Amino acid sequence: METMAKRYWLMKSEPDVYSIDDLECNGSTPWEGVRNYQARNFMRDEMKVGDGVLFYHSNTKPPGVVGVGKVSRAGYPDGFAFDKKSKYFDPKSDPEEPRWIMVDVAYVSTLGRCVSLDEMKEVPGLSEMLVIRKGMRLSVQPVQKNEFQLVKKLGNTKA
DNA sequence: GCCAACGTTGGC
DNA sequence: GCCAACGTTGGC
Repeated sequence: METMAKRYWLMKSEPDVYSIDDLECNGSTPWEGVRNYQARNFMRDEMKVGDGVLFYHSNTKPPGVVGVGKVSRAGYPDGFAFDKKSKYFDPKSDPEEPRWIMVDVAYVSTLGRCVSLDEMKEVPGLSEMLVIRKGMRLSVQPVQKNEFQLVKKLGNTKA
């Protein structure tokens, strides 16, 4: 059986809601609450166990990549969509045919420093990254292997 | 806290 | 199937 090449992703989280420190503390977490179809499709169809994840803090100063994770469980139904008490409850998601999907993400490392959005915009090797595009608000997005490695390297090198 | 850029919803 | 209204995201 042919093994699928490892892929790389960037996943956004508001640190007030769930930070890289929370992930370190928990070891891994279900990535619940994604309610965007494009992001859902990535989690459902393309993310595999072992894929690399850039953990991005949004809605903070400065926004940027702060750590590394990996996919520890491939797509499965987001049960929070069925929980009336959850903020992620979606009455339109039928348990027989779940509308929303999540993956589990495990902690790998915290970068020595935040690689900010501003910095990513300036580094030539990262000019194709989706996250730096104006108006891009997808919370789960693919990144290239070289981008993943470069961000990681920058985050562990002095500014 | 503002608001531009998006995505979704629902009336028609 | 159009599109106005509405809700959300997320940088600033």
